[in-house]
Parts: sequence; structure tokens; C-alpha cells
Amino acid sequence: MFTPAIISESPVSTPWGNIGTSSIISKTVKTHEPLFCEGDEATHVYEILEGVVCCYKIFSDGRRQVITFAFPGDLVGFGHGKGYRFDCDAVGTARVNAIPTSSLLRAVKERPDLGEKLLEMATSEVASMQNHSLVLGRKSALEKIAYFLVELCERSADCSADSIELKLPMTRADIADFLGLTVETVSRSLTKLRVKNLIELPHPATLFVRDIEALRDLAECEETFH
Amino acid sequence: MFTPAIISESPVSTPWGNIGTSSIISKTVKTHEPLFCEGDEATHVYEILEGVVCCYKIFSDGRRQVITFAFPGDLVGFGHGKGYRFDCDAVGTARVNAIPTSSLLRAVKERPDLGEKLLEMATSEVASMQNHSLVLGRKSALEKIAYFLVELCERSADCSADSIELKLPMTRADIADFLGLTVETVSRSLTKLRVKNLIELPHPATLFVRDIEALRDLAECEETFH
DNA sequence: CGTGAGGTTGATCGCTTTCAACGGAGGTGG
DNA sequence: CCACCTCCGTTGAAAGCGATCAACCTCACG
Repeated sequence: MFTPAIISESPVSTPWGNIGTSSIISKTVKTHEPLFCEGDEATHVYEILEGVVCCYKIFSDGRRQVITFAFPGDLVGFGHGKGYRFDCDAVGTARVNAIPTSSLLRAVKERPDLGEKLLEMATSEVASMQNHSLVLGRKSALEKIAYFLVELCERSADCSADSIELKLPMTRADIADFLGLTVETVSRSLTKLRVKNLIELPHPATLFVRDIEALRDLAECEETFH
Repeated sequence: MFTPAIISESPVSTPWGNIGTSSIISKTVKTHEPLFCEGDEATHVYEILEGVVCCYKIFSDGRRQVITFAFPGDLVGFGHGKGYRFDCDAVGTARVNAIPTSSLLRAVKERPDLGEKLLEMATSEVASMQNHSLVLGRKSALEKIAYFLVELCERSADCSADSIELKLPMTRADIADFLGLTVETVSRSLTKLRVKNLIELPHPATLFVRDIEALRDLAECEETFH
């Protein structure tokens, strides 16, 4: 187990920054560098400031399941017991706040509103994981990809525009391991959507959503309890 | 949307019963009778006292995904916003405590330890859902069934015995919809395990685990963060 | 310019689904 | 009391979807 490469550090102040300690530091992690690894002592919680990080679990036989992608504003590494239960990598370069778990817990004891906020975040994570289990368990490859794209659209800014530009910082393998597919199937499904004129794919990492309603229909996105 | 059939009611006192209100009532729900339905106003949280309940979501095209089975001691219906996000049924007859959400929230504000306990439960539910997403995304039918049986063993009493007797109150369809399989595949997988002498199946609802270590190996149950 | 990682596409294989038939258990009504 | 029916579970045969294996392409980088 090696520790995250720290490119730069500086004290910061954010939603989670003002919990009354000076122990929070901002870090920059580069592509594929770990924020933490499975089994490491869960000393810090990370608030994503910029970029995307990827939480995943690797099985003993090499199979991998991406548990979640975390975007700016998300908190990762919370609610693990003593040791982290999975690995967490940067997808592309990311900036994060590293908050010592002990400081956070101390702050929560003093300020009940923080506890409520944490409970709210945990609750919304439960909802999101439940939603993901629906996708993994009962959707076809094409539906999974459509769902994934719709989710990305809703996380990004102007979801109502005629053509939504999505940056895909993660690789096809990341997407595949998130949706329980293979890279080939991800690629083929994207091609199908392109042929159907629902998306445009000028570059592997750049994607334009042409018809989000059609995508929504495919994904059967009835829920969207953000 | 109809309301749960209430067979009997009586005031009770349990871990969640002593939150300083007399509004908690014990209910008995019979097989397939709903505790709550998707979209219903989330007025109550339910503590399972006896039996098993099943939380699931039904897609518009009829596909169903069982999100979780809840056993005695579990709390269901917490952390939904205004309306429940999914349906919840009794599997066989179940006894539950119905706790008004408002009472619970009020009690949490007065007693920080309750808030901690809730956060802990939410956290453990996140862990359990993450675990389930691994199973749904990356495991074969046989591995899924093995995993399911191991989980049941660990929830039930003497997990160390040579031969563990499991009662399967849920139908094959419930299991299938929990694991993202079909009833036929569930049945076939159980047969395979029986042929391999890992389990005995004298009756569809009664199962003896003969070799839990072999099941564990199949399921690749490395984690088990209870 | 060579190299390697990431992405796409094609061909084939195999597991799970689908469709279908059958058997047993429990419930109901003649 | 028994015929009938329905629900649940099991098993078989066939089909289909996604995985696997393999080739090729592009692009970034040394």
C-alpha cells in the first residue's frame, strides 16, 4: 500500500473546511494515483473540488467493480470502519480536500447540523446505490449506457440544451466496470447510439448528446431522485 | 395505493420504542401485504420484529428488482424524502413496529446518540448496497446464489455448525429479482449446488448447508464487513 | 519514428434467458 | 371426499445477448 502522490498542498476553506480545525489540506492527485487503498487505515475523508475520482473494488481473480464516480462537491471515504473497504483513484487530475476523519467526527459532536448533513449525504448515497443496483440487475447493455449518459448529463450543467457536450474523463474500462459490462460492449453500445443519431462521438473522450429524451426512454429513467 | 392490512396493534417498547412518544404501534402484516408503496407519503419507519420483509422496485415494463430483504432488527423506510422510493412487502407473516417519521426526527434532535445510531445504520446500509452492486455486476449465477446463501447463513444463528439449516421464506422469484436472475436460473443453480453436495434441499423452503466453506469460495466472500 | 495504451470492429462461444412442459402442494367448491 | 385449479418449483430445448478472442486503428509520447 503506497500513499497518494501529493502534488501540492495548501490550507483551504469550503463547506467542510470551516469545521474549526486547521488540519484540512488541499491536495492535487494525478491520473490513476490513489486517494486511498482498500485496507488502509481510514484516516481521511476527501471532498472533491475538481476533477473526478473513481471508487472500485478488485476481486481476487482480477475482476473489478467500479462502485461510484465522485464529482466536485462529493465526499468520499466516509463511513468506512477502521480500514477503507475499497480503492479510490483519480480519473484524470483531481483536486481534493483531505479532512482528517477524527476532526470531522469531533466537529459533528459539537455541531448537530453537521451530523444532519452527513446523515443526509449517507441517505442520498443509499438512494444512489439502490438505483445503481436496479441498473446492474435488470437493464440491458444499451439501457445501461443510456442511463449512464443521462446521469452524466444531469450532473453537468445545462441539461436542457439542444445538444449537451459531455467530457468523458474515464476510460471505457472504467465505464464497463461501473456498469458490469466489458469494454467491447461499451464501445459497441456507444456506436449503436451514434448510428441511431442519439449521440455524436467526435473523439473518444468528447460526446454530444443529441436526443436526451430518447436516451431517457431507453434508460427508463423514471426516478431521478437527485 | 392501499394501506397495509393491520392484523393487530399494541404499544411496545424496543430499541427504537423508547424515544419518548407513545405513537409507536406494533403491527402484524401477512404474506404479500404491503408495509408501504412507492410514492406513498413517507410517514413511518418500520422496525422489523419478526419475519422478513422485501423492498423492491417495479419498472414500467414489469421488470422487478428486489433492493433488500430486511430481517428482525432492521429498520426500513428511513431516508426516503417525502414519498417512499420503492415498495415494501411482507414475505410470510411479519411483525413490525411502525414509528412515525416525525417522532423519530424529533427524538434525534433531542438525543444525539440516536442520530449517531441512525448514521451508523445508514453507513452500514451503504456498505451493504455497495457489496450488492459487486454481486450484481460481476458475479455468475452460481456465484450469486452461493453468495446469497452465505449471507443468509451469517444472518442466522449458529453459522459454525457442520450443517446449517436455512429457512427460505421468500420465493424463487424474490431471490431471482434480488440477484438479477430468472427463477429458472435460480432453480438450476440450487440444483447444481445440490448435485455438488454443498447443500441439501429436502423441501423448496428448507435448505441445509453442508459445506459453507465451499460456498464461500464460490461466492468469493472476502469481505463480510457485517 | 517506434512503441504502447486505449478504442473500435468482427467472429465465435457460452451462459443465461426464454419458451414450454410437467409435477406437487394447497385451496375451493361440487 | 374428491375433482379441479392455481401457484410455485423444476427440468428440458432453443434462442439471444454479452463475453471472449483477435485484429486493426488512432494518438500520445519518448
